[in-house]
Amino acid sequence: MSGSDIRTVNCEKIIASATTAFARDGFSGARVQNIADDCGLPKANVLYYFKSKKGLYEAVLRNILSSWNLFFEQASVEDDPAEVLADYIGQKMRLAQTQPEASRVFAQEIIGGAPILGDYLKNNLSRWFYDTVQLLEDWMANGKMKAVDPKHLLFHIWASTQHYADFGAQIDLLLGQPMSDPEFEAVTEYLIHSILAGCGLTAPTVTTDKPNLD
Amino acid sequence: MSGSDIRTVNCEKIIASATTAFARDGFSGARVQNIADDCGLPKANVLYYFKSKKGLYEAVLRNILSSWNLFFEQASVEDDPAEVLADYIGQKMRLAQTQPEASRVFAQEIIGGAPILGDYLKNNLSRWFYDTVQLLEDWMANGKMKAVDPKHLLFHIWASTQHYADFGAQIDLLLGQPMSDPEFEAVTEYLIHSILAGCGLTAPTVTTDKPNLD
DNA sequence: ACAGAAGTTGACCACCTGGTCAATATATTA
DNA sequence: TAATATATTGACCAGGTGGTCAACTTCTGT
Repeated sequence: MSGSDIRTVNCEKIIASATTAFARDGFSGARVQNIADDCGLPKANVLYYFKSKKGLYEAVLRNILSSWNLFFEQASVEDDPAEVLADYIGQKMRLAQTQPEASRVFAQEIIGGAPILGDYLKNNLSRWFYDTVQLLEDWMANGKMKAVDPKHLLFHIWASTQHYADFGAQIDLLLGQPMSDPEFEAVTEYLIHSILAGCGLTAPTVTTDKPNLD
Repeated sequence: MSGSDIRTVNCEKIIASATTAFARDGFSGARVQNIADDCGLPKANVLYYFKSKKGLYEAVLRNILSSWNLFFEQASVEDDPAEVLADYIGQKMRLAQTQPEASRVFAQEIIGGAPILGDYLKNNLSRWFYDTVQLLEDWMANGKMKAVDPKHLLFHIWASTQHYADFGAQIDLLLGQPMSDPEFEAVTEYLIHSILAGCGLTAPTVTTDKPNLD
């Protein structure tokens, strides 16, 4: 095993444990010792790879953002807004289901005023946001969808999908049990239908996750 | 000033400062000294009224819940679902606008797994939740609205309204400025139209906040 | 096999935090 | 006014936390 491999492996283990800890306990509540124990390393070893707790936290955030590819990117005015929006909602719901911890870390960072992600929001996300707003406005100008405020349409999508990650504890308690995969799919369908109806769009018929299986 | 008054006044000052602190820094991140400074009291005095930091935190949560009257309560099958739902969405949006800090404290508690509010969710909120679900199902059975999953309709409303409190930092950054009152009203109208459209309902015409002004 | 780089680890510490306490002051009641 | 309850406050402390360090081991390239 090469020296750079062992670094990679350890860093990944640490970041995984740290993500869980930060999601559950927040930045201040999380304990470096706890994270170290969770991946079977001495605390000093964790601090060896990440210079400080804050450094580890920033690494966790970077890791989260890199896994959240900004979809929607390749869409153009020619495309069908119903399909693109439905696809986007589906992808966000899948993220909420498969990476709820990442979403929770992100949520707490924003609730706390985005002290570290502020720059990212201003630079990267903002660009994507206004590109997408422009695309939506073009669609509306072309009569392809009802004219609503595109910015708040995006907020609407973010809110209603991320809720299933961030407020999972509340949802599980009220439903009496964790949501099953079929229930997740049903909710996704509901959100797609509902949000698209709000834009005067009809949801495209359901397509399987694996598109071309010949 | 009576002895019980001075207690009331001080407790209110402390809870106000504590709400701000917990919303911004979370439970672990908030500092008792900080809260004390913020309301011009010595730290020992804060701990005199609230036995511990956790006790203060619980008081803040109780205060928040008591200010969140559970609306929807008085509605019956006879009522118009469009009006009741529109009203509820409007009330939730007003809460997000006027008490964002309360919403943020609540959100962090849920994200952290609701270690303290778990009981409240199971008892009080759960009852309200299932009563409301029943009401929605009755409306659907009577053909007064489209049949969708009532539980997730409620989640949808909670998510899309609370988002404007919890993620205010992100929204302000992306919009370039804090949302104005008219913009808040416009968003409320959009959400009402969109969510109601998802239930096959038409949003009632806007009524002023002060209904009967003769 | 050797040298240097990279990784491992227990011991240690300075600092901060929640919480206590005793002394004192102020308000309330009889 | 006397007596009792309530409130104020500075000083203090025990415990926990992030972070350092030096000694040691393992890995890697030559």
